[in-house]
Amino acid sequence: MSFNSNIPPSVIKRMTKYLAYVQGLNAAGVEWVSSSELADTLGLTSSTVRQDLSHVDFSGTSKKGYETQGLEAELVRVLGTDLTWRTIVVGAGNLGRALVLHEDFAERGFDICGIFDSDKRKVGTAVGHLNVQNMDELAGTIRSKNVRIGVIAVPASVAQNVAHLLIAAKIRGLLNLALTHITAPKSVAVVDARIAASLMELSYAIKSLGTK
Amino acid sequence: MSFNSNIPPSVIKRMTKYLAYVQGLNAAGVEWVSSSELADTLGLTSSTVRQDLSHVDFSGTSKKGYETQGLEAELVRVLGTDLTWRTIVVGAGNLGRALVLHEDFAERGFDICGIFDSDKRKVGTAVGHLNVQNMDELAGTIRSKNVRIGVIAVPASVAQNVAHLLIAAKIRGLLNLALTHITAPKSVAVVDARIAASLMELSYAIKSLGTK
DNA sequence: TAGATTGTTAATCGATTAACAATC
DNA sequence: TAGATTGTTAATCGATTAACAATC
Repeated sequence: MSFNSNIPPSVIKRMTKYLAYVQGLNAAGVEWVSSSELADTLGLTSSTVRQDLSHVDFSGTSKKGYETQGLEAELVRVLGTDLTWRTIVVGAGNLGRALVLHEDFAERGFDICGIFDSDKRKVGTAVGHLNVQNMDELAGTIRSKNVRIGVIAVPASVAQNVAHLLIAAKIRGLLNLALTHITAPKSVAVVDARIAASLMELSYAIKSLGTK
Repeated sequence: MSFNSNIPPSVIKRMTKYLAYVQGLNAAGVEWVSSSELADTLGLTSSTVRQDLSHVDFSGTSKKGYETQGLEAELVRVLGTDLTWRTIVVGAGNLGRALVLHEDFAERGFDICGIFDSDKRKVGTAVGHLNVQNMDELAGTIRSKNVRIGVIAVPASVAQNVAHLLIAAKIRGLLNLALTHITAPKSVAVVDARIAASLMELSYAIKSLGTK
């Protein structure tokens, strides 16, 4: 079997959860984890867990389950967080600045090395160890620093325009935080993390729970 | 047919996109939109769009498509953003403070009326029009202000504990921003918006695009 | 050994797409 | 009228679950 080529997005989403949980076990010194323990903690079936982990080049052991250190290392490798991903944030509003200041990302290989805004009053102001840069410098920075990920943290009305600029500058992937759909060629990966949309999913879910 | 009872999550996610796009059309004065226009802009098939919209109590018109004002109103109603959802944020770190300061949410009916932190040095400091409150006041505030949504913006290590507190105080739904899985009883809705997990999905997607 | 757990195949379930009659 | 578009049924596709032989 050829491993981890084209794992479905649904499986990749769950792998981020397996990884988070296994990292916790490892930190606590736990050496083994079974598919049923993973399933119970994450609200899945053990079948799904074993099916998912079959995409990965790491085998469990009969009677014991999966060795946590090895599994963590393999999940990290598959997801690519063993690499350094140069990342820039476009939009120095509250959300954009918060991402730059958040430590979680750097710890996982996402090196935020630039923040940009079109507002002249924001350009030059400090955000952590960075200074807000002018949009003119976007393309040059992407090239010179070999930036592969762009985070779109601008209002919905300008999100697609920002995406065009990033794509023209040969970005490889976009994280879209704006409450709008972003179109990109197949060669550029797009992942949505639209918080306002998540809140709407939540309001629907609460309403339908009440109906039952 | 009984409308909008138990619409699948995949459909609800797309509805947030239909809504965002239709709001844009309305703001621009466009009166009609077809399933194929929606499909093309959002990267779907027109079949999916029509199938999705059949869950909603609003009909299109032959030859013309869907009337944008009526569709917007119905999507807003189904998703529940015509209601006011009292919301609190737990965690006054960069991300938590950014959410309080973000205007998008209030515009969509999510009224953030409290922010909490266990760090005594943060308690009392101002975040926009709010002051950071002590965790002691969490349950009381949820009850007195009829808060239904809790946003978890704390480190992964304490996220589940915070969830327990919110659930004990009879919260109805949780938006989880922490990079860990959160367990809740079936009566409490949970939606994940784990940004670090989204970045990992992106790094995997970029890697597999490169492989092709 | 007996029993627990994996890895994998086959069955089920649900979501997406295709097709087309009905409609304006 | 002719043509475009919906709404819905049926077909396809993919993801989840069940089952169980293989393993330690």
